[in-house]
Order: sequence, then C-alpha cells, then structure tokens
Amino acid sequence: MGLIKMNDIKERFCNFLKNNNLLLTEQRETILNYILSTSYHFDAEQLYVQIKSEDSSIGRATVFRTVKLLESSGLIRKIRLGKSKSYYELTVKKKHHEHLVCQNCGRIIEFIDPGLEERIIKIARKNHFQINKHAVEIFGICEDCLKSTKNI
Amino acid sequence: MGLIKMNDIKERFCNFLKNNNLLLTEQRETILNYILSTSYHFDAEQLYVQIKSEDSSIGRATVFRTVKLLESSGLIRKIRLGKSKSYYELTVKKKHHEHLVCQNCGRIIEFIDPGLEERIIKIARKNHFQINKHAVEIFGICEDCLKSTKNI
DNA sequence: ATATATTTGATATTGAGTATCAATCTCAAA
DNA sequence: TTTGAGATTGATACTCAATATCAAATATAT
Repeated sequence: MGLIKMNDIKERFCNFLKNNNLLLTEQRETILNYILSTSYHFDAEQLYVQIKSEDSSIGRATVFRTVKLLESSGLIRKIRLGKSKSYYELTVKKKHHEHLVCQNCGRIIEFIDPGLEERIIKIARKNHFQINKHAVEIFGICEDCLKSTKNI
Repeated sequence: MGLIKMNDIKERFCNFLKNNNLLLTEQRETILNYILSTSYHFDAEQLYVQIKSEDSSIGRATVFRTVKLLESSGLIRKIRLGKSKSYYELTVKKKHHEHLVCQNCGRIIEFIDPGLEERIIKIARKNHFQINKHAVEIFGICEDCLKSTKNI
C-alpha cells in the first residue's frame, strides 16, 4: 500500500482519537502500523502474537482494545468467515466487497457485485430499515478444490 | 405449526438417525419436541436451560450435541445475527430467507428476495464455486426504532 | 507542579462450545 | 435370555475468544 494512503489512514485514526478524547499512544501507533504493513484478513489474537514477537512489552489486552477502537473508527471492519472468532480487514482503499469462503481449503475470494449491493439497499428501503452495515458470505467449494477432488 | 408438519420433521430426523446408525433416544426426542413447540430463533444454551427447567436430568452436552445433529441433518440451520454465539432456526416449512437485524432493539426481520438469491447463484457460477450455503445479514435500525428516536 | 483523566499490561473472569470418560442403554446374535 | 459391541448420556474439565478488573504508569490541562 502506498505511503500516502497509509498516512491518510493514520491521520483518520488520529482524528478519531482526538474527537473521542483518546490519546495516540505508541502502542496504538505500533498496532496500526502493523496492520497497515501486512494488511489482509487478520484476527486480534494472531495480530497480538505477531506484534509481541517484535515488541515483547505489548499486552494482549491492548491489542484487542486497539482493534476494537479501529473498528469503531470505521478503519477496519469485522468479518466472520464462518469461524467463531472475528476477523478484520481494512475498509479503506477497497470498494465494499463480499466473500466466497472455501470450506475445503479455507481460501477467501473477494468479489464486488454492484447489483447485489443495490438489491440490499432496496430491501432495506422497502422495510424502512436504516442500514449500518451488511454482510454476504457464500460458503462452498472453490474451483481449485473442485478440480483436485475430481482427480482423486 | 400443524401436527402433520411436526410429524414430518420427526420422521425426517428418525430417518437421518437411522441412516447414520444413530439412535432415536428419549433425550433427542425431547429436544426436538421442544424446538418444534417453541421454534423461532434459538441458541443451544438457552434451549438447554429451558429444557433443564422441565426435566432436570438432561445434560448440557446432550443438548449441544443434539443441536449439532439437527444441524447436520439439515432440519435446522445456523444463523449468526451478529452475535458471537450461534443461533438456529428450523429450515423446514420456510423458504430460504435472510435477516435484517435491528442493532437497537434486537428485532429480527426475515425477508425473501428471489432477485438476491439469483444474484448469489450467478456470482458463484461466475467464480466456478460450488455453493453449500450462504448468508445475507443486514444490520441497522428498524422502522419502529427510527420512529421512536425521532420523538426523543 | 499538581490534579485529573487516560492508558497500559497482567491477570482473572466470562461465554460458547468441545473433549473426555465412566456408567448406562440398545439391540442383534448366540 | 444372556452377552457384548457399539452408541449415548451427563458430569466435568478443558479450550478458545474476548472482556473486565485494577494498580501502576503516562499524558494533559491548569
């Protein structure tokens, strides 16, 4: 991800913190940097372990708290991926997309489908419902796995 | 729910059990009966507490196990509703539907939208992905809550 | 400098669900 | 009807993810 975008994100986080009378601490910055540097789908525990290995002074609770903050700020979004724990992904730079989850190999395929988004907005409108967020997840078997099971 | 339908469901569960060399035990029947009698969205823990209050001999593990069995049999389906625990609903008698979840009052509105289902099938096809299941959840504020917050 | 508020990390606790295991039950075969 | 292999049960311990608690450390405003 380009440096300019990264700085944008950091600035948005700073603003969020300021607006909520929160402080930009070293730990929070470290955590955000880590997410920006490796950003794909991640979960809080895995993030903690990785950051801990580089900076053993960081606490588990701090990582979990910061992930929550980042979610409230809207910079990351919680996704489920069919597991019991929560995964997250950056919201910026990407159009809103949904996920195909392969139940065989675990691969996550992202897709964007404006028609789908449109229908969801229409459904909400029809129900006089104010959307905050939505999620579409499709579970099944991906192309590669379908191919390889054929060969067995 | 009509008696005939209930018997259908029980029969399907019996068949499922037989086909998998499992037994129809008193406990399993009690649990299925309870689900049928109160069926809406439920979770395993709440189900256990309720059944326990009527039959104190039932075990937590048995309820959780039976819920899992019912899910494998396809008679109930897991839904998330944005919580960390799993909720379930009967799959029978209802067309496949999705959920609007009010983040204010917790109300769940079910909706059916063939256009949406169609798009999902198309997306999967386009990605050469074999769908096993899918979920669409829309989170936000329901009509009633929107009205009542206006008055505050 | 000092009072006030925020943050941190260690740790305990909760919540949801699973694994273990001895005791019990079921049922087909002897 | 007895027997024994396999299925089931309930109690309980455990895992895993996440939250709550709290004293110590930091930061900020005055």
